[in-house]
Amino acid sequence: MTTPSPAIVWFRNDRRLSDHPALHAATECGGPLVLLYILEEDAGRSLGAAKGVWLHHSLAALQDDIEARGGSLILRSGKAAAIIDSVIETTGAEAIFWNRRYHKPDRDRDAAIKEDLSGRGLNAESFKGNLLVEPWEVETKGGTPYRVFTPFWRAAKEGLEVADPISAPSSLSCFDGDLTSEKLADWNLLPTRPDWGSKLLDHHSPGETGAMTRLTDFLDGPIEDYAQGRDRPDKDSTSKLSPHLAHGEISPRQIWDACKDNEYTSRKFLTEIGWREFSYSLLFYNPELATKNFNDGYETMAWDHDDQAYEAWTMGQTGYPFVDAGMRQLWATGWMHNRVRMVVASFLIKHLMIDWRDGEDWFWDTLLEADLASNAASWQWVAGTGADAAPYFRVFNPFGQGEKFDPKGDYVREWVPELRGLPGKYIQTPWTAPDDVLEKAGVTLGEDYPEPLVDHKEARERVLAAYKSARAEG
DNA sequence: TGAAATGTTGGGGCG
DNA sequence: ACGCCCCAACATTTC
Repeated sequence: MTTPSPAIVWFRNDRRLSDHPALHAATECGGPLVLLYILEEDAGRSLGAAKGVWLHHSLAALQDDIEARGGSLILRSGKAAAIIDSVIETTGAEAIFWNRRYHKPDRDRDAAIKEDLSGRGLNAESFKGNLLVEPWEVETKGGTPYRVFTPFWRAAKEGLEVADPISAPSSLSCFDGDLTSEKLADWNLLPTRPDWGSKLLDHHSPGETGAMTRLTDFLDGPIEDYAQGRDRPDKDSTSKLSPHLAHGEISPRQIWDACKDNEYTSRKFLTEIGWREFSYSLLFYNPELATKNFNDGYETMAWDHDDQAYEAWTMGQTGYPFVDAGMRQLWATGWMHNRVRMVVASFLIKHLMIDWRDGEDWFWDTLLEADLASNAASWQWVAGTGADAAPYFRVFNPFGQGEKFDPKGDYVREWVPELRGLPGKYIQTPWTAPDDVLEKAGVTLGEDYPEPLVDHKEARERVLAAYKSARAEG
C-alpha cells in the first residue's frame, strides 16, 4: 500500500479552517497537507493600507489556528504560478485545491495555473467557498445577468440549497520535509513610523475566532432590532462582520446557516448578504466595476477637481458634523457604519461633485475590509451610475440624516469631540446655533470647527442641474 | 436604503 | 351658526 502524495491548499481570501471546501477536499486525499498562502506580486490593484494591517493579523491568526492543530502555514511572496511550481517540485504534491475568486484578472491567473497543472497530469481543482451563489448560477429568463437587486436575490434564493457548513479538521497533518516559509513580519504589512495600525485593532479582532465571536454576539442581541437599529450609528446594532467576510474568516454559508432558524428577525440581515452576492455578480460580469461607470449615461458628467475639498472630506473637516463623524470613524477604526457610508459618499459626489472613483479609492485605502466588489458596487450605487442605482436626484441631506439617525447627537459627540458641548438641537447644524450657545459649548466656528464647506441648498441645486445636463448630453 | 416643493384636508380662532 | 382664514399635518409630485 502506497502513502498518498501531498495535497496543496492554496489559501487566498479564505483564511479560515471551518467551512473551507478546498481544505476539506485536501484532507479527503489522505496524504500530508501543504497549507500555502501567497502574497501575490503584480496581481492588479495594490493592497489598501488598512487592508494590509488586517491581512497581517489575519495571517497570524490563521498560523496560530493551524499550529494549534499540529500543522504549519507556508508563506511565500512572488508570482503564484512560479511559487506553486516550486512547492510542487519540493513536496511531490499531486493535487492542489483552492476556493474560487471572481474578479477577472484573478480568474485568468487561476485558470492559467489550473490549465498548466492539469496538462501535467496534476489534480487542480477549485471550489465554491466564498459565495452562496456563483454569478453564473443566476441569470434572467433571457439568459443575461441581473441588473436589479430584488429580482437577482429572489432568483438566487429560489431553489438555493445551502448545505451544512463543513467543520474544521480537528488535526492537520502537514508535509514535514524541507519546505521553507517566509516570515510574516518580513512582509512589512504593518505600518511603522508612525504605527497607526495598532489603534485600528482596538476595535477589531481579525481571525476566524474573532469572526465567530462577532457573529454569535450579533445573533445574541442586536439582530432582534436589526430592521430599525441597523440605521442607527449611535447604537451598536450592526454585525460588523464586513472585514471578516471580506477576508474570508467566515463564509456566507456559515452566516446563512446560523440565521436560517431565525427567519423573521434575520430577513433584513440576510438581504445584506444578498447585496454582497449581487456585488460579486456585478464584478464578475463587469471587471472594470471600480473604474468605469456601469451605466454610460454619465460619462459627460463634469466633476470638480477640488483637492482642498477632497482633503477636507477625507479628514472629516467638511463642517457637517454627521459627515465628519463618519470620516473620522473610518480614519480611526478602519470601519464606518453603513448608513453613514451612504451619507458621506453622497456628500462627496453630490455636494462636492467629486468623482465617485476618488471616494472609492479613499475607502479602498482606509477600510480594513476593502472589498473590491462591494466597494465599487456601492459607490456606483450612490453615484447613480451603477446597477439598480439610487436615482440621480436622491441627494442625502447631510444634517437631516444626522437628525434622523443620530437624534441625540451621541455619534457626532464620539467622533467630533470639539462639538461635545453643543446641545442635541444644534449638534448637527452648529452654524445655526445662537452665539451664546456656541460660546457656552466652547466652540468658535472657523477655529475649533469649520464652517460648512458648501451651502447645502446651493450644492443640491448645482448637482441636480449638472446631472440633468449630463443626462441630456449622454 | 431622499428631500423639497406643492397640494389637500381639517380643526380651531375669530368676526 | 356660519364663513373665512390660518396653519399644521398629511399626501402627492417633482427633482
